[in-house]
Amino acid sequence: MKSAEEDAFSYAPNVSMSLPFSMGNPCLPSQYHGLPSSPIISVTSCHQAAYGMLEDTGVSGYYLSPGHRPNGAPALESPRIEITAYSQFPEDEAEESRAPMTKRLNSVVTLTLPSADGYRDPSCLSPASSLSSRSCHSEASSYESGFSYNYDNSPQNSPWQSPCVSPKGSSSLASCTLGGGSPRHSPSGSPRAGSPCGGAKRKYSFSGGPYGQTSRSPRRSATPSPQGSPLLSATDDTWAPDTNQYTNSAIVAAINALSTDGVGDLAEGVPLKARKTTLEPSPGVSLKVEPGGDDLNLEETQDDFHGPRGPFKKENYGGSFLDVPQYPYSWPKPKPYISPSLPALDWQLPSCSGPYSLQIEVQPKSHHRAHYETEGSRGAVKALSEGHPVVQLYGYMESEPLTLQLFIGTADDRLLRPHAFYQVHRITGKTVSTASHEVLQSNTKVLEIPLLPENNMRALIDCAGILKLRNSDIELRKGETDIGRKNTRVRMVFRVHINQANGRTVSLQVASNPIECSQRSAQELPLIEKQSADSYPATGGKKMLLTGHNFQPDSKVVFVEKGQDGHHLWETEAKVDKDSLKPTSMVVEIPPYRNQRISSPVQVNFYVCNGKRKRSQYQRFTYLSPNVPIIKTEPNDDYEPKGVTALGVPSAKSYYEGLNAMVHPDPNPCLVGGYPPCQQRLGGGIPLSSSSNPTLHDLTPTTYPKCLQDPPGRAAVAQGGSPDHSPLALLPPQVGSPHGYHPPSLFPAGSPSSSSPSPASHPPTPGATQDPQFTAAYSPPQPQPGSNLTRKTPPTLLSDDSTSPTLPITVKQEPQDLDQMYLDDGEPPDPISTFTHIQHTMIPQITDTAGVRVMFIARFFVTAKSPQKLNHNK
DNA sequence: GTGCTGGAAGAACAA
DNA sequence: AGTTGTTCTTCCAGC
Repeated sequence: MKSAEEDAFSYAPNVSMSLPFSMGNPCLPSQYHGLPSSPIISVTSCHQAAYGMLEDTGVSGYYLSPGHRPNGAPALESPRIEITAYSQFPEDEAEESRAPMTKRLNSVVTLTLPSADGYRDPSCLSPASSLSSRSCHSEASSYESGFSYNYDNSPQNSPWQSPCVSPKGSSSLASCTLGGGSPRHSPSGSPRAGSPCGGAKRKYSFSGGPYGQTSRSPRRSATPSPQGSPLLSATDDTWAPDTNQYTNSAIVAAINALSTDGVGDLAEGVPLKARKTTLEPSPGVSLKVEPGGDDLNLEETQDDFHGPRGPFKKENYGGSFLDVPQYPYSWPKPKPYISPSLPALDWQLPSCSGPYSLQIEVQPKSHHRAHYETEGSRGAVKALSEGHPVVQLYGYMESEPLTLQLFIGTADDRLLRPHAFYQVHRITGKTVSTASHEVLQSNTKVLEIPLLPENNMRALIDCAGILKLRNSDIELRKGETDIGRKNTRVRMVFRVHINQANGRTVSLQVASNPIECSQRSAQELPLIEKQSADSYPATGGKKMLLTGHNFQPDSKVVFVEKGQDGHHLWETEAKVDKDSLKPTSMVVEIPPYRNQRISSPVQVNFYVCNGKRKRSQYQRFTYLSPNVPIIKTEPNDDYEPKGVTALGVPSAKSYYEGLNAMVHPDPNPCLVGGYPPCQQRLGGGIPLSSSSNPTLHDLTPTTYPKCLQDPPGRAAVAQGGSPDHSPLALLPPQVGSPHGYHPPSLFPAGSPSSSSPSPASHPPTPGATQDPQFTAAYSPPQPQPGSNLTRKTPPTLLSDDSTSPTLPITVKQEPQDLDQMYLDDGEPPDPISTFTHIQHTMIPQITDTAGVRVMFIARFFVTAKSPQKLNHNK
């Protein structure tokens, strides 16, 4: 077997792959959403043109618009790897979507099925809400601002949501309600109580779906379905609006939900029992229908409430900076608006654009024990030191309040996307000063928090907890490719959508540092929060300070270099200064690199190990060539917001961050457009780029706004970009993805760790997406049509040290991806067997130990995804 | 009584 | 197939 370490690395390769679009230019057009443009068109064009291939690659999910999801599943879901390509034409099904809500619902219900999707979202939502959530429901209903509703469509309100939500919601509902075996059925689902499902040892009772929960867990029983219903209702509501106005996106979504989730599909992917459940009279349905508070909310939402994005009533907020909005915070009604398609939650968005920059001023703690539906809330996520995370939007000078969205995203090496096993959980109470409310977007619970000018567009996130959904529930969902076991890291993802005068909407996103949500991990696994150095000459010898948690006297620091094929190229233990070792800090001596003659930066990883299965996540480290100027060798600078650092946020880039960086290497995409880098403009307060995923999605197909050349002028920002900046242009489409699919891998392929984002690679790449060189380097070997899967590494990449800064075509291997999830343990899941999808393997053809060159061949496998999840279905 | 926590038992998995 | 160590979920208890 592989050693734990090996396993851990194994996924590295995946990383690259997973990141379809490398780019990440923050300034990419995609952030701009032309409201006017028809969503459908935009979306379609975007996806097809730019992202069409993604599906094939399995990555597709990430970029697919909800409507395009192959599965019909909400875009969110798909982020994972899905091989199936669906040729759906929204238009075709548009009519269906138009069907009256009721009808749709019915349909959905009828379809029942088992949409895999259903499992996730619905369950998530409902469950979450249901339980802990009471929060969701109760809150929603109880708290003015708290109720969950779907946005109508005012752009500001969260137009996109409706589309996404509705569809999903519907589907989800269906699934949930129907039976889906929604995760939430927790009660039933719980192994103990449930009946066996799908051969899994655990029993999953789908009956009742989420709602069924009511009965199951004692605790829950206490707080029965009603809560669950809310969510559903919310969903319904969502639909309602759509019904009236079918936005393109909504339609698409609906279509997806209906068509995709259609019985046929579902049936296949879902365990019989699950299906059966669906069929059973679902409480869920009733719930939906229930007029309960939820419904009311829904109605209100539609009729009375305005999306959060709508102008807030300042009066309500008195606040001073960070002051908590006055309680009852009223959410303005949404303006009637046809939602343009806003970016799906799995879309990668920049953290800054033009004058705007969304930053996490105070990062959340690295550990937060999530609560199950069967448990009570475990409180809001706290900050590293004290208090809670703080998010601020810079560059926004308008007087109109905005809405900050928060959802729980993944923290693996792949593109940021909603986490299938975790949902944000709204926290209310005396200790919560920030108003918030929940909405469902594509089956993902999204917390909306007001961003008020009075508070300098700064928000204290003390209202967000994290709900854990049962792995079995989620994994049973059709289309779900991720496994929950050991997939316990998440990131808080914040988004803000800024309407421009020209009708476009600028969407920004920033993700927090990874948060370990399991009980055990938080207690035992070592965690590196900061490292005093990100790079150093190959000679090593320098002392590096590591700060974090759970460092023990016997802790070891291991540096590892892995090839793209996952093999260990080099591994060595660094010397730890035992005398200075503390639970939260330690000093290690950077070991000399195996090859002192490297000509280009070499990306490696290191981790702290407290024993078998107790390893920290990988941290990136770059060995520099003595001959190479240390320019930009340090990735951190590139993607780590100075501001953050200043704030006390750990400067060390975590492995994840690195990943992000990879995705979004260029912090200053704007430069291309003549815009000063956001950082510069901001004065270094830029959020971790890592968080922000670079991949931008331009909803407006034809126009690609780019970074405005104008200085921070907002107007400029709003303006469309030059064609040149079209996403394609900006992104290295070719890189690996023939079809417009942009692999995230901007990193040096060579680096063993290429799989993991390598700082080294980043440094050079920053901003680079647009960088001609970059582009050139990546210009892909032309993809062969049809062979999406086959990506070839650009020649350039091939040459030079594996670590060559330029390139990496990283292909992700599924298994490896999984590994990422397990960074802590270092034990990779069993990938292959378990997962399916497309495997992309980079195989080093030629390796010059001298560190010179490594040729890689990309090998792609498409494995049929087995409907069964390894873990549970076994 | 409601939340929020920490801890831990026992089932489910994995090696 | 049995054993052992992990991880996941659910429960409990205390504040």
